[in-house]
Amino acid sequence: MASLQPPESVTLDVLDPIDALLSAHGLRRTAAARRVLGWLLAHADTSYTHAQLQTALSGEGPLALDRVTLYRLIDRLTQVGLLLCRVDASRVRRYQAMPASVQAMPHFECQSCHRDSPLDGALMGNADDLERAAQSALAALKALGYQGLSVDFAVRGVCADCATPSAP
Amino acid sequence: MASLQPPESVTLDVLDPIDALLSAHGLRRTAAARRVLGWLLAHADTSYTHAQLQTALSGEGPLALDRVTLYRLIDRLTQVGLLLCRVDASRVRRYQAMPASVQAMPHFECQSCHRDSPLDGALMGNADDLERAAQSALAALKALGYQGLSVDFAVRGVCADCATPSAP
DNA sequence: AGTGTAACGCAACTGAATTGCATTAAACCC
DNA sequence: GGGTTTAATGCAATTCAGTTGCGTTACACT
Repeated sequence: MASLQPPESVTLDVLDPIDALLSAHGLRRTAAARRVLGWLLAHADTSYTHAQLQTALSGEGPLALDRVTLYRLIDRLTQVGLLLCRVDASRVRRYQAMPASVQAMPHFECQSCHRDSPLDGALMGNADDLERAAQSALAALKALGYQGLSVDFAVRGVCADCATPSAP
Repeated sequence: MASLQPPESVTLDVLDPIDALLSAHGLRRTAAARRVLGWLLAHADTSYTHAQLQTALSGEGPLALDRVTLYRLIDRLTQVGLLLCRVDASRVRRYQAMPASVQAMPHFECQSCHRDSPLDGALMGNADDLERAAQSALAALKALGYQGLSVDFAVRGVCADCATPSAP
C-alpha cells in the first residue's frame, strides 16, 4: 500500500522541516520523534510536563507512546538543543520547543502555594536592563561553545495570598 | 538540675537572636528549630539539600533529627520567610538562610550533565543592568505584600563539554 | 537485501518528598 | 505551680517523577 501514497500532500511539505531538524541533529526520524517535536513546535509558547505531553499526544491521535520512551525521547531532544527544559517550583521538568529569540520571560514562583505567574509590564519596570544583561551573558557563553542557551529570570518568595496570616 | 544552670554563658547570648527570629515568625523555639536555623545562618553563603542538612547536623552534634521532622521544619522555616528555597537542575530542593541583600547570583545549569556553575565577572558583563532590573521587580512585588523575596538569574543550555560530539 | 545500532516497550527499581496517626512538649492561662 | 491547647515530633507507609535493565523492533547505511 505504500507504493501508491502521494509523496507529498497538496500543502507542500516536500521534505518535512521536522524531519530535517531531527536528522540535522543526529537523531533518527521515528514516528514518535516526529510527533513529539512537531507537537511542541506547534505549541511553542508554553512549556509542558512529561505527563501533559503524554496525555496531549495520546488524546489527539492514534499514538499511544510508552511512558519510558517519551522520557527518553524528550531527554534526547533536549540534549541536542531542540528542546528547552526547566524544573518548576514543584520539582517537575517542563519542556518547550527551543525559542529562536531567547527571551528571559520573568516570572514569580511562590514558595508556599507553588504557583508560577508571569511578571508582566507593570511589575517589570526595567525589562530592557534585564534584556541587556541576558544578551551579554549569552554572547559570552556562546563564544565558549555552549549550545541551546536560554535565560530564566525568576523571583521567588511568598505571594500576598500566602503571606497573610489566615482568613477570618 | 535546671535550677542551677547559668542563665547565660560567658559569651553573652542573653536571649539568643535565633530564638528571637523564631518567635518573631510565630514558630516554637524547639531544639531542632534552633539547631537547623542556627546552622544555616552560620553557613549562609551557600544552599544545602535536605540530605546534606541531615548529615551535617547529625555529624556535628548529638541531635539525630528524624528525616520527616527535618522536612517539615525546613518547610515551615521557608514559609515564614526565614529560608530561601530553590530547586536545582537535578530536581532536589536547596535551602539557604534568607540573605539580607537579595543578590541575583547568576548561574549556568547544563541540561545534559546537570552541573550548576556560577557566572562570574568575565561572563557577566553588565551585572549592574541585572541588579537594576532585579531591584525594580522586587520593589513592585514588595509593595503588593509579597514576602521573603529573592531573585534568581539562570542561563540554561548545554555546556561546552557536553556539546562536543564525543572524545576520541 | 543485509547489518549495525538507535530507538522502543515492558517490568522492576530509585530517591526525594508527602501523608496518616499516635506521642511529646512548647506556649498560654488560671 | 498545675492544666490545657495545639504545634511539633517520630515512625510507618505511600506517592510521584524519573531511571535502569534487557530483550525486541525498525531506522540508516553500505
